[in-house]
Amino acid sequence: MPELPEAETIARGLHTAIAGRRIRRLRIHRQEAVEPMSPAAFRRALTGRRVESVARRAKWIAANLDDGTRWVTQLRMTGRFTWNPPSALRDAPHLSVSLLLDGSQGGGVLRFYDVRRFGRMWILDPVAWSALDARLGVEPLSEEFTRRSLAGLLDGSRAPLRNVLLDQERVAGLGNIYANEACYLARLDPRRPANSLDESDVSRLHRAIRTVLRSAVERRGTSLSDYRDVLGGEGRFQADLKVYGRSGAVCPRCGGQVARTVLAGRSVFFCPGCQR
DNA sequence: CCCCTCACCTGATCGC
DNA sequence: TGCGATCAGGTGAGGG
Repeated sequence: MPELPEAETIARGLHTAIAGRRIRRLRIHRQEAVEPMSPAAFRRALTGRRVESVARRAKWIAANLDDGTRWVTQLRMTGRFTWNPPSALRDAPHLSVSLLLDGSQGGGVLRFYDVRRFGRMWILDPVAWSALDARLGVEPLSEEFTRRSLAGLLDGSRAPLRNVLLDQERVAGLGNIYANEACYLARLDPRRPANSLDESDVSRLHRAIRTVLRSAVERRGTSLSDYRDVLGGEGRFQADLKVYGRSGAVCPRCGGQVARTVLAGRSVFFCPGCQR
């Protein structure tokens, strides 16, 4: 589910909701959500901690705690946070973890739901966090992400461009929606070997990745089915999708027909008319 | 080392 | 209506 724009929206929402608050109690309803930690150890690590801030790295959400550790969440496909959800949601199925927080502005309840149960949480000390950070590739909205650095990342690979864009150790935060949309925007066939791009191709791709991600952050993500922000709101980027999930539709650029194929077990959407 | 396949889960949808 | 097949935004283990 969540790619960079969704994770960014959630991290910002969490920051607003819980930064400065202290975790008083938590319940772990599904123990696999915190594995390999035991529920008891996980509760011990979080109880009494103050959340200093919440940030995003790639698709990971990291709450920085007052003892220097980080409470880190990977949402995977269907993980979702809610802050003080309306009562109708409170007893919804698939509740994984719930936390009671308080602060000078009063308390609140944060819940983590996860239909498919792929989501995971960890408590990382600074060393473990650095190791994770080092493993992840460049942030595509940062200054370090340049045409030159992108060229270097693509150069080493003969794999299809779309697959390489999904590799979190190269560019961190793209998922299947935005990888496909970026290829479309750059007029590049997602099946092309990554190392076949020339300078002009790389330049267009670099710009396309940034444009599509910035725009999707601005729209608060793409809500196709499960994704919601921490207050239950939907994203709006689904209205801007040009190819993802639209096989058979008319290409808005050339009037061709959007095609779907499968690479590395995952759908690829593109317009054969104008992506080369 | 590179790259693909598969497993991990539940639920929605589609064709018969 | 029911039933099986297929698909879904991610990731990492394993193997060719």
